[in-house]
Amino acid sequence: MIEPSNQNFELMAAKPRPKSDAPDVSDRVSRIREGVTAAILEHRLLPGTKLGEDEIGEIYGASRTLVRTALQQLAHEGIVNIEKNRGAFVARPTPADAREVFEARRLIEPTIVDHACEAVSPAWIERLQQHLTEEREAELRGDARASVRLSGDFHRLIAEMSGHSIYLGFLKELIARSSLIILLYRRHDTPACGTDHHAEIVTAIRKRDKQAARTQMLSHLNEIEAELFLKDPAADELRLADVLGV
Amino acid sequence: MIEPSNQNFELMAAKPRPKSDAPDVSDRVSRIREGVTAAILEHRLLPGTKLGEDEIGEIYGASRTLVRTALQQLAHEGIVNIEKNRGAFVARPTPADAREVFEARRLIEPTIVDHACEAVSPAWIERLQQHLTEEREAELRGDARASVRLSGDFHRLIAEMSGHSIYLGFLKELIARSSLIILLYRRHDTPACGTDHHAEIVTAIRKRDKQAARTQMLSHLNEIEAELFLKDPAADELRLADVLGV
DNA sequence: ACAGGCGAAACTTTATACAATCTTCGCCCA
DNA sequence: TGGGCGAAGATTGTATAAAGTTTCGCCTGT
Repeated sequence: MIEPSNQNFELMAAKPRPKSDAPDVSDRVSRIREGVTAAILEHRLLPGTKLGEDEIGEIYGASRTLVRTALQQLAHEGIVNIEKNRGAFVARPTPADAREVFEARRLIEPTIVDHACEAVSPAWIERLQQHLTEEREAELRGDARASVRLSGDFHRLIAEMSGHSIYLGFLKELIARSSLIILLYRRHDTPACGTDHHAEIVTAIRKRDKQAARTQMLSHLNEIEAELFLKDPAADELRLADVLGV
Repeated sequence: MIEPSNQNFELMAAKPRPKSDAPDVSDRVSRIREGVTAAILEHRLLPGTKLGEDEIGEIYGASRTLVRTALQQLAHEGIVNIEKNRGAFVARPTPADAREVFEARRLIEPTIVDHACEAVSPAWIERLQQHLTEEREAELRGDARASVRLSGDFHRLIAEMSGHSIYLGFLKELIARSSLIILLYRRHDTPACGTDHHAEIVTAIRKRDKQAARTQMLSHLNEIEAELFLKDPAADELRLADVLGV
């Protein structure tokens, strides 16, 4: 069983040194990556925004070498597009991309929450409850940015709980893209993720009720996607709208 | 419907320039990455092998900047580990990693082949048949390296056929890791992927028989994993065996 | 007035130089 | 003889400079 506090995935001490995939928080590249990621996920950086290397480097007091490394990682995660000889831009997912992302989430997340039911422990429950509280607080004080970030963090937390590092990696990518998609295509100003659903999922996990957990997760994802307006673009018509929208 | 020959994912011409994720074959970084990837997937580079930056750079006639970029991409794909201040090494997946990889494949690939059944077209069928022929030829002439690569390519081909770019990206990663896992943990010298299974899967796809395709794919994956010897390591005991085995 | 082309500026890409860190090997001492 | 300390060598991490590409403004010619 994996506890929430300590670094996971050290189970078999096979590596004498910390695994490269682990978040080296003190790493300067990671600081840049996480800073930019947060800005994108909290919708402070809008899709299409150019991310100049000099600009970012100056902000973080780093050379372009490090900025470039961070941007390449973000490109691999799918939330930044790097166009040759033109630079990096915040990604602008198409409706087709959006449907793919949510299809993948509907496939993976029920399985993840299934694993989470098996990994449940008092420490994890407390961690989840604490998270729900944070979400409610952000909602109450109308902090939209924090709300967006926290609703993504909820899903990531469950993936961490599952102890399945590959699913976790995949889901991180899907969540980041989802955040952009929601920003671009949501119909109303409804909160990105209803906290109520999250609470119900936690309840199911606590009961170790896999079936309920899967069902709740699935309907939660369906609801999020249902709030989107993913029109099939009449080719260049949408393109025009996009460009003008920026 | 997507045809095999042309570059996929250009469906909505949304981007004036080629998508960054597309394989820029002429790109020098990509050449390095694909060269190293091929060497790893064909088992010419063994797990644990150090990948010195100067060494690779000299081979490809490139500066360390480019080599470093390529290695970072490979690290993100999970087939290379980068240890701080020590360099890059061919990854050495643990049995736990192996189980995760195959679990993920069992989750994703049935869905992928499902999509493939919908995307089927004469051109794709021909492409698949041609691939099966290549696999048989490599098998006949005992070209183990080509066999390993081609059996991975088969699964990737189906993912491309599905037209689902996210699943394709995930699967690429899983296939690359699988190749390392098979190298490390297979019991006998059985071929990595029975061509017979592949042929059966193609047949199911051609008939657009989703149920059969899913079942065939699942049992195929199960069979591959069954040929592995994924013992839970008594911690350092396995580590020792590994080290001596190299 | 407008289309086309030339040219400078800004940026990305690549290469190289410098700094920091780790590894190795020899030496010294217990 | 075994272990620990330390300096030399090698390798990676970071910054900066050189090279190439794109973009945009301006100018000229029709």
